[in-house]
Amino acid sequence: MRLPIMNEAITSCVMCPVGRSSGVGHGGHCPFIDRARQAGEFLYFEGEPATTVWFVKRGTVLLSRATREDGGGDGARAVRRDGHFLGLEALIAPTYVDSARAVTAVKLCGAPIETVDSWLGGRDAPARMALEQTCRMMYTEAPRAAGPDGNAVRRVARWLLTDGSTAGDVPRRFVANLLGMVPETLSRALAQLSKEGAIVLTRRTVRVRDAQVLRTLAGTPE
Amino acid sequence: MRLPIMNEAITSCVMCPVGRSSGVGHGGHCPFIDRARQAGEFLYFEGEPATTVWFVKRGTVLLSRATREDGGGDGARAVRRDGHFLGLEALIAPTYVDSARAVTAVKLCGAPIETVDSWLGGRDAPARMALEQTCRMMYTEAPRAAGPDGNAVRRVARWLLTDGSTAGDVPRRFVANLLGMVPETLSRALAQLSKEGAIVLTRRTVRVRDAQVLRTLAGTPE
DNA sequence: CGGCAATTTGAACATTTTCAATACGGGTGG
DNA sequence: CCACCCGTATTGAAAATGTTCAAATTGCCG
Repeated sequence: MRLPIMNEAITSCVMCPVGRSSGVGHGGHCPFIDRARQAGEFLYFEGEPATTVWFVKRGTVLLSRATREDGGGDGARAVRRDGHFLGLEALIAPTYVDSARAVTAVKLCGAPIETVDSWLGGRDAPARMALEQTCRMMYTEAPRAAGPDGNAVRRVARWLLTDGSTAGDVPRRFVANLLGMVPETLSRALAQLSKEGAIVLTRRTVRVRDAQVLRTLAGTPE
Repeated sequence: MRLPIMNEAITSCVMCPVGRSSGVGHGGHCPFIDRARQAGEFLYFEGEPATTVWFVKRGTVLLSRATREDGGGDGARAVRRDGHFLGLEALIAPTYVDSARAVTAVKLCGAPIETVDSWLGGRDAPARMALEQTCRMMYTEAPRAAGPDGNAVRRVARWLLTDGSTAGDVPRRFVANLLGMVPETLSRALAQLSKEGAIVLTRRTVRVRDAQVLRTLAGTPE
């Protein structure tokens, strides 16, 4: 069952969800400003102050996150297309979480976070709260298996660093699945991490002993 | 940089985002009803009519999606914890997209979709619209590499089925990354799919020729 | 004190990655 | 308009890594 992203192409603000919810066509004014980007251009970079929120009207944008300290890794993370928002992390974080690059010519509209903030209405409104919680969830989520993320040991180390607190709750076999490996492989990876002194292991618990070692093995910044 | 999910444990409705945005403590009433689940219990199943939206106050819930037709594959997809919403797809789809199972004892609160609908306020309000677009995005997204999703050919076939329209836009090397493989492997997988007659391949485009063959190779329902 | 289910371990087997070399396709400059 | 260049995609063969399958271990629960 494939959910339609958008019923039809967005050609005018009256057809655009953003425009419509701003009341365009009924005397309202949409605070988002049309922009265009060529294929290859960046909209924003990971780590940069999150100043503007974007809405994609037409085109394809690629989100990526540096996977290595040197910025070498080009971890593509997701594709955003017609009808998607970009940079919503501006609502809940000071900086962009990933870099956004147009991979086709793109038509979008954008607005400064302050504008978006008031456009969205009171912080306490249920819809606003749900939106923020959802963003928080999306951007907090352990970076998925993006790219051949190195070997199993590295993936497990990375996961323990970001999502370690659930390590005790979630049965091994599910954790393995989340990490894209079979339970046997997870088991061996944990054994390895234990041997290196990064964690303390019992059959049903994992405790981080030395986060620094873990970070080294994960090969990530932070 | 790790974003905090929640500042403190949720012990009363006054401290709960859902409660606060319902005006609890200021004369308001929260429509969400407290529930508890034991470890192992399911909250809902994939494919079932999406009737209620949940909010996790305390505990860990695992989202999974059947990966094979026979429901055999137990593809864990994500972990939801304190402060997360569950079943938000009810806003935009008739059925749940994945199954939710408590992996610890869980405290949550839930409300029927009709209630949530009016609680969230007008469908045309910006925040509501943004929330829905975001949900749409999340649930439309190509099912990430969850579990050892079979071999490269299967992963690529599956991706072409769900996200195929971007196949032409996004440079191969990024697609490879999104699928958790190196470009060389993607190249070989595409060559294979082409040999099987499922797709037509040029150096920079991919066109689906026979979706049925593709589905067979992907080994999924739909 | 058994019995069960999940996890761990071992060894053979598949698949993917790596590394290096080659083929394309598009853009550039003549 | 055509030849040349450059970066991306493809192909091949060896090496590394993960999976599979079977067996042993462990901890929990009755």
